Amino acid sequence: MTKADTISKRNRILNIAEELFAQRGYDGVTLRQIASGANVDVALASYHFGKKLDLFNAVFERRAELLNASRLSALRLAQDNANKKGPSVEQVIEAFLRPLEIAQESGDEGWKNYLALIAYVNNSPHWGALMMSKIFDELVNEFIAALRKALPNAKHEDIYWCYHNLSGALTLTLAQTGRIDKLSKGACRSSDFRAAYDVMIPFAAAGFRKVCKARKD
Amino acid sequence: MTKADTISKRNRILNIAEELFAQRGYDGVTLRQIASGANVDVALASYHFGKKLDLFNAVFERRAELLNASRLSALRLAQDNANKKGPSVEQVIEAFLRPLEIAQESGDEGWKNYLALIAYVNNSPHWGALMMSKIFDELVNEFIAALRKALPNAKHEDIYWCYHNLSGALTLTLAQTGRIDKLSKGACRSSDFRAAYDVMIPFAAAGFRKVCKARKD
DNA sequence: GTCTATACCGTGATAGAC
DNA sequence: GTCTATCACGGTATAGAC
Repeated sequence: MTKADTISKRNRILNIAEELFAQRGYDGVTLRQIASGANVDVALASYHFGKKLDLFNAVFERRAELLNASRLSALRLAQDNANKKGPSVEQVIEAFLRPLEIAQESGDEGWKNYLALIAYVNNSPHWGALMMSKIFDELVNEFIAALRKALPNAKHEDIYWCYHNLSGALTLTLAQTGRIDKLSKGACRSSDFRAAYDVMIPFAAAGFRKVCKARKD
Repeated sequence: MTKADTISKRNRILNIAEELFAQRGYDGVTLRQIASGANVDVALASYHFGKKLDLFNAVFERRAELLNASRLSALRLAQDNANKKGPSVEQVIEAFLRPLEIAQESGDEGWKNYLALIAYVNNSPHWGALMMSKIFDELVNEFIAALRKALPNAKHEDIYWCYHNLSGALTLTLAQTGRIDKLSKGACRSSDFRAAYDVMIPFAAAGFRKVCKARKD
């Protein structure tokens, strides 16, 4: 057994766990399904990761740093290119969303599964608040600050509610449920993140502007 | 055992199942938890509803008709009060969202749980497309048609993508994850549907207008 | 250190006795 | 309508192979 094989088994577990958890949620997946999907023994997941919940967390955290770094650098780039008033709402939202196209462009299915997993967690009353905050709050607060700067007249809570709307639209996109495909009879495809963001950016930007313009109390 | 007791046990099962499924998802709940929560024997759920999946469907369908009727009548009212150009985007979205405040105003926790269950289903790659379409497509198509009428220059797909954004924002709201509470340090509350819609309606309306104005190909 | 085989024991859904 | 029994499947610990 070479080192390469070892890494590959560990990663195969993470990959298949990512896919299955994204599809069926934490409770909908068994360690045996994961093991069989990765072509390894049932006990190997426990050996590498400990309890089922630890594996779930490992999957959730694996790509988090990379994703956060990618979004943050997009934001920094927009800030560097802006004048001292800072980037526009559109530019901030663009920096928030476009890095997620990595899933589509890299052709790496793993990223798509990971993003669907985020959607599962973010929309879950059970996991949502805690897991999301732990991993994403620092980054999200950066974006909130940038949005506040772009909308200086915004009422304090309105920024959060608007962000919530954006986050919801994004979450449903990442979940890739196929619903829009059915509803639109094929005119739109769940898998087409780029098309989704092409609409979501002007949609959300207009929403932010409308709600946050001159409503300060 | 009187008839009233029977009805009440059946309903207790539905109520607790609704709450637990909404919280933890289909696989995160056992029939034993449901039975113990309803203070009935383990087998009673099977007696009344058949398999676990049948119970899940029964819960999902129980309030659907009432909800659909309530939203449709809100739409019809807006249409009756409008001139022949039909209701505005805001009015259509208002009719889509406001009936959901029933959960808050009636004080009926059951409705809140039911709406959270819809959020779970709508965001799930596994259940999403099929279950949602079966129950809600007819109604949603009415709203899509009204939106298209209010935005006559809209590109065909854009209406669907904009609706998708609205649906996502709504879904995250219904899920009531508590995330916005944490993020805003208490300034916004997940449980406050009215506040959510007060922002969501102008937010989404502005988004629709921006994206769907003069973009027809 | 990496991995497999296996066994444990609790819990699951559900059928059938009452 | 209710209670019990069944039996497959769940997570996980352990022993030892490589």
